[in-house]
Amino acid sequence: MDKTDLVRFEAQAQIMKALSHPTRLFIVHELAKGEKCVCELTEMVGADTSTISKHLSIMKNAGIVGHEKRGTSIYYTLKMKCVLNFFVCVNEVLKKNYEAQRAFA
Amino acid sequence: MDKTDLVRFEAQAQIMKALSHPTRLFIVHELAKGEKCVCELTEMVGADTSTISKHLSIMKNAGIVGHEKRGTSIYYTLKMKCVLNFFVCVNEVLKKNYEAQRAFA
DNA sequence: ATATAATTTGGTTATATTACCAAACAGCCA
DNA sequence: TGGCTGTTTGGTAATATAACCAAATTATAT
Repeated sequence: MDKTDLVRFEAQAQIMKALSHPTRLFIVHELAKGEKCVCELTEMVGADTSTISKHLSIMKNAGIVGHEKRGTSIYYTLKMKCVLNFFVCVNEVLKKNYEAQRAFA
Repeated sequence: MDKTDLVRFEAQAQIMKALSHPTRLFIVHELAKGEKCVCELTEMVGADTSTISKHLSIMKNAGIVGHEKRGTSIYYTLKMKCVLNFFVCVNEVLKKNYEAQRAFA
């Protein structure tokens, strides 16, 4: 594996990693419906505000979400819309895995 | 976030996580070109055989790759073809991130 | 200017991931 | 059978993630 490829794969992995947590996936799904502030997401998830803030920070750094300040709150939006197509792909795999497991039960 | 959703997001996250490592992304890219045995991938990556074997095991359990024994080797293949479309999506984000960063330099 | 609400940052602890080495295992073939 | 090749498993140490609490920061609005 050459150096250039490694750098690219590391960059890709960082984005994938930013999408590899249940809470972050939930947030992505919610933002797909429309913008939300940290306080709304905190309420929905039921975790500490700082925890949610850190999750958002990870996704912001990865370029997955964007944020805009309005009034006293910061509203987050989904920038990486194409990720939604991928969930279809992931769900297909989950379905196949389920069926494969079922065949042995 | 309700219980059912949590279970689904956890399952999705596990698949994403299986795709969140540079070496595993490299392997996926190689398998996209055609099947490869563990020994070939080990050679290409330049890591310990056991390391590669574990990476493959993670992706096999996630349903991303499949394997077939032939002769003395085990050949791995890419089952989750739709992941390739997602790489296009990820690369778009990387490009945007790069441009955004460049605008400040 | 200050009080207030919203968000981020720092600290700590628990858990997960990853790499390598060494050893076990499997199965093909002389 | 017995040796070889290829692969997986177990152990260990280093690093990375993630959760919560507490404290700092920001800026809105009185």
